[in-house]
Amino acid sequence: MAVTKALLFSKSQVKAAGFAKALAHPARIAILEILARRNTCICGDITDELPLAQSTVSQHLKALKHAGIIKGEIDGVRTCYCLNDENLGELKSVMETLLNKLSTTSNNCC
Amino acid sequence: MAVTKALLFSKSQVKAAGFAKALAHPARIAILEILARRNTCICGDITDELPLAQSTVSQHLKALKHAGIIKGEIDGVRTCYCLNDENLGELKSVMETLLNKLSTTSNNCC
DNA sequence: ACATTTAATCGTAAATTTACGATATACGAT
DNA sequence: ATCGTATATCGTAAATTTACGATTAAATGT
Repeated sequence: MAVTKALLFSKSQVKAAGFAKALAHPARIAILEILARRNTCICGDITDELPLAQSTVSQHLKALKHAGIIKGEIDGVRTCYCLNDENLGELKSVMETLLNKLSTTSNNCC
Repeated sequence: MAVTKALLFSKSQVKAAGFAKALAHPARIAILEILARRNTCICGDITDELPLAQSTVSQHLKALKHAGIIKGEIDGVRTCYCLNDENLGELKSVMETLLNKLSTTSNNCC
């Protein structure tokens, strides 16, 4: 049913999965890399660099914004997007916590 | 169309997105945490710990296996699952590379 | 041989994701 | 006031994901 029984998992599990979901598309990875590379960050420029329609890019931007990884600010006709440094720290720590949890144990049962 | 134009993105972008996708569900995060916590790792035990049907857990296990994050080995009637240490290193480095890329720049344009 | 157990797969349904074009909105320029 | 530009949203279609029960397959136990 594509229904995620979110209530049945821990907050940290839902949070980690949510962040991962935001990163789970090459276009969104590409967008984040573009934003990291640039000082000026305007949506139009992002669309120009991607092989996707403007409306599709807008959708991906919305997803990243919803996850808190980027922020967008209306600047006249344009919308200025950039990485959300505050939440980026959380993203990093959530992922690092998870990955460390996974690699501290030695798996020799298989 | 839910069609990812994978060819239009770089290998590293597709790889990072693929790993992220594997982590993009609380149940799969939970499974990884269970495997990390345990020495004995049997699918039945995993199903017992999750609020999901056996067939659904099996599906999630398949997704994690396909991404290379875990491996499963048939052991009599059971299947023994555990973390795939080799690929876990790659997962970690791919994610760290991405996250470092994102946090090295200072974003003061918004 | 037959029953039991474990886990994968099948069939199915509903929700979500991805993508696009078309449209709407909002601002700036003329 | 109108035009042009930039971006969000709408409508839509197809693919994918998530979930479950039922079935299958394979190994063990009796």
